[in-house]
Amino acid sequence: MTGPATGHEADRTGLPDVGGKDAPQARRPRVQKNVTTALGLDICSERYPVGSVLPRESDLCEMYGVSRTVVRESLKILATKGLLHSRPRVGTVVCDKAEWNLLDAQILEWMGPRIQDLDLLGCILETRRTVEPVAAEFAAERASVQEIADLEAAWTRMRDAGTDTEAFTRADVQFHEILLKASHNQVFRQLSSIIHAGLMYSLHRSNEVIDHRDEALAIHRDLVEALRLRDKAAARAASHRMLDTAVRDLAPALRGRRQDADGA
Amino acid sequence: MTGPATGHEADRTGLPDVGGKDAPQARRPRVQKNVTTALGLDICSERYPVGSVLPRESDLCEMYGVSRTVVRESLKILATKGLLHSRPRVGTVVCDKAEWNLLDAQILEWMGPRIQDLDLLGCILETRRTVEPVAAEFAAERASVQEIADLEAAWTRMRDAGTDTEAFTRADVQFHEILLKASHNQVFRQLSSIIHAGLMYSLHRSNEVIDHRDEALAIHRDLVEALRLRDKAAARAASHRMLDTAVRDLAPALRGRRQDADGA
DNA sequence: TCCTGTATTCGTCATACTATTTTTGAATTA
DNA sequence: TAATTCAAAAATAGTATGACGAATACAGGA
Repeated sequence: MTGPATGHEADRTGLPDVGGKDAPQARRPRVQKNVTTALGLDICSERYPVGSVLPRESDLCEMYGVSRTVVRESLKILATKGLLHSRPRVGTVVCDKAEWNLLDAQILEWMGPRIQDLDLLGCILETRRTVEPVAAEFAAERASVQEIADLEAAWTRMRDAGTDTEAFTRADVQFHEILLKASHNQVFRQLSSIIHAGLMYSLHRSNEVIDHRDEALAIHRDLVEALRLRDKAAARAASHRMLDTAVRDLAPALRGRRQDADGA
Repeated sequence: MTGPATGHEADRTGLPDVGGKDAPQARRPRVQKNVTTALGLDICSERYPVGSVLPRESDLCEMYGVSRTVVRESLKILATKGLLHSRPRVGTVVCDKAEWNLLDAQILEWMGPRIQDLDLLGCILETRRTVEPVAAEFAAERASVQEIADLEAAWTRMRDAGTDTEAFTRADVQFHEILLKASHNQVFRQLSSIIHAGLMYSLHRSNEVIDHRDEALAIHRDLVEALRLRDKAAARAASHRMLDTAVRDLAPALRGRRQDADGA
């Protein structure tokens, strides 16, 4: 009531956005989300390395200028994603990366370019080569007309992107996500997030070369055509060709994939 | 345990008052976890169908006899898993199943036998047929000696299970999880949970037939041998044979997989 | 060496207040 | 009168605060 905007001078520092400035309606939208994101970024960027202990909850409250409720719920979210593990007296520790939910879209976003660590880019490419041709085959016999239309729409957006590499890549990623959905296999669809992340960091570069774009356009069109004709073999073949170009374009980025065959 | 006890009036532990009987060491272990599990079960069992709104938080507090803190953090966990979505004034609604994180071990556990709905069993089998042979191939060239030893240990447990179908199935599932891990592909490893769930509900039946068990034992041994020899082709072949028997055994259970080609 | 007590930290509870959004209903207009 | 607009109200999740309980690592004594 009567908006006493003056109170709460609690300096909510640490958050990436707006500063103190007691501007007009300094509405604070989703404090929760901001804290979760800040902590998630700090963990994924190894600012809090694996095995390390986070500041205790009351300290985090001070650091971010929020209540313990918010901090705890944020920690709960991150724990659910496999990043953290809290225990009384010992504190909140960062889990081993093997427990991270790598298929979580937010984690992948927080990792950003670090996705190249951990062999993730290579793993994702292997996964695509394993799954996508099969998904294309399934889509050939199961895709709805609506889904095929959506695929074509994505293709059109690719074609019309012109010199906008960003837009081209976005449409390209959407194409692959629709394809996975059109496979009508729920497990495949769960892979959308990680393939999305992998594509975003690999397509962007290869799509900068105009020749590659034309080639990609042609192959994508072939795939849509194969789906329309319900031609499983052709769909699979088109997907294979697509991935061959991906392997070729990513070869330099994957230089020296490490073979950590030995136990740590 | 597995107490169905889906009753909402469940006898929560230790009400604030009337604490009359201080039971043995039953204390109250993990109130949080209990509430989360109860809500998760109620959602996965469609007691709260997709699109329905849950009771408001204060009501849930009464129903489970816990504080709002616990209820909220439980809801937060379930929301992170994609089951729920909360908004002020409107309440907490159950998300569409397409948003559920099907690779989450807990969700799969909560679904229990309902895993047969939604075509999940079929999807999992398709995923196995797509991924496992490739994983076996990768494992042939990347598995550590320790991992191969672990695989053999699992195989030994299968062999020595005798008439204990439960133990045999458990070892069988472990075998496949180790195999995925040995592929040294982090994305493949994330599929462990769902393959685990799929196997638990399919192997158990097929392993009841003694002939199938002997056959399975032989094929699993062949796979281990192939890994030891670093023979990719043989590993892939063994995996394929394994899955062929799985398809054969599951055929009756998958009767009439529905082809929902149309958009719902 | 083993045991016990203590300090620290997360886990839970309780209450109050804020923010957001749906709903309602009155005022306005065609 | 009927439809429209807009502002006030009601309801619910979101946040803040403070207190206490429970679990456990650690230190000190037997």
